[in-house]
Amino acid sequence: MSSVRVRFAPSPTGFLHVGGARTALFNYLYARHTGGTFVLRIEDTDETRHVEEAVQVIFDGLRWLGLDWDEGPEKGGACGPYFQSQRKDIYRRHVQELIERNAAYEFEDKEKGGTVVKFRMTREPITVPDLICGNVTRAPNETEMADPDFVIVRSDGVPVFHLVNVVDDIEMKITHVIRGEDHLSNTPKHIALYRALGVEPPKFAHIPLILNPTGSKMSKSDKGAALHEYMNAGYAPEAVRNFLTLLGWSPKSDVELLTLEETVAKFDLPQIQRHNARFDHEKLHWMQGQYMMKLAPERYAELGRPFLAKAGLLEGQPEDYVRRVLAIVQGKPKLFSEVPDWTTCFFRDDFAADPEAVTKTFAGQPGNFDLLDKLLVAYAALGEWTHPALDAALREPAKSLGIKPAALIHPCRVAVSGKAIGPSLFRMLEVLGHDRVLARLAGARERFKS
RNA sequence: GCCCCUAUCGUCUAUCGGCUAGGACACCAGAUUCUCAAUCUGGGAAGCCGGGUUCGAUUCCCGGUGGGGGCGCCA
Repeated sequence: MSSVRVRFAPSPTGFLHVGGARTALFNYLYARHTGGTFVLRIEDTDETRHVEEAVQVIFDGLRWLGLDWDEGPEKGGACGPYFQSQRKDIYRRHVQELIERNAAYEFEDKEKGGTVVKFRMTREPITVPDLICGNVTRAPNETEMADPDFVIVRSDGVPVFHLVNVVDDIEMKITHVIRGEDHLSNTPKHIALYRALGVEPPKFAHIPLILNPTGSKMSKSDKGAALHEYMNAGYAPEAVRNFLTLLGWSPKSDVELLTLEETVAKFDLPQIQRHNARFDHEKLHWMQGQYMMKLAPERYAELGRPFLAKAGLLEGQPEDYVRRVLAIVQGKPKLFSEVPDWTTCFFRDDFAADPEAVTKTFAGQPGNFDLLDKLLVAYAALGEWTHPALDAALREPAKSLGIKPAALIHPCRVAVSGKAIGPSLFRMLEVLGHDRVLARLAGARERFKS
């Protein structure tokens, strides 16, 4: 294991932002690429902020994306605890140290009331040596110049973000701070804090922000800003991870689809873009489609099953049958949430039929029922219930009737599935099985007559 | 207002100063098919503007403009 230590330090807001998820991903990738350590720390500055459910949202999101942390909550480590709400003594100690060194002082705010602790901030420009942006020299701006010192402990005794962030990074021996560019302007404050505490600052890498399609910072209220939206909508975590990987980072080649392993091997900080990137839902959707087709069948079943269970389609269904059903529909649904719609006819005989498909196929065309009767005869006599046999057994009567196979295929599809669209008909018939198919063919006239 | 980052097709991006500017998504047109998809082929589509540096700038420098972010007893 190398000496690299990175961290993801989200605040439990009950919500994992895609931008945060990508920050976590980049940290994870850098840790894995360098053989370093990925630390998770929860920035719940005080107990009132610590909501168990909100913390769980973060864990679920990270795990869903496959970003397992090496140190942190539920994992432990030598630098714990990993909840800021449990590190008050550590902050108090460092604040005390700053006061003793005369780098900070108590201040009574007459206007707002109460006593705070303020940090003596330099008025000199500070240069941030950033691994992505280069050397960024920042002088205090107008507002800061008026009162360079900033609050590090609020009047209620709770230390603020700048302080706890720096203290924790020191205590947790973080070597590389990889975070959103929105923190770049505040970094000089952090560097000043490191200096005052007599610690060499870590390396900084500020990554570009994710913008919404309109071009401003993706905010909580934007559609698709929360990771759980993708989880609930039935995206494959692989697809979301792949998409996020390419938002602001490039493998410097033409490949679009990368496995996590390939990404880990190629990932490095210099290939990170310097400009912000818009979130392109269309491209994510395309990528999702790619994974929906290419996922290994076992993985596809693993991801699809929860959605079937939620739709109440799984009770009493043999494991093997479920797998066969999922295997033939793979590639049709674009989202796992759509899987129940595509598979209900395999699990229930009272599946809903698409009225449009029924009308188009049978309304005013009673001859199609007659064709199904012919097909029923052929299939009833079929010895081997496999898709090649089913295929051949359909083409035979079609030929003798002098019609195109399609003229039999379409009515048959609607009769057995209630839909005009679906996977290869013969594979469907094969999986549905002899009894079900014959029963549906026999019952078609009654069920679909106009 | 001040400070910081940034700038290639609509979007994500490639280009170690030599470009007929490449790829992907989306879009359009064909091909293919048992439906829907998928797939295949082809097409349109970009270097923000102005100065430098250079034999030569999309690439380097400066300025402007555009976009984003920051300046809390939020994180």
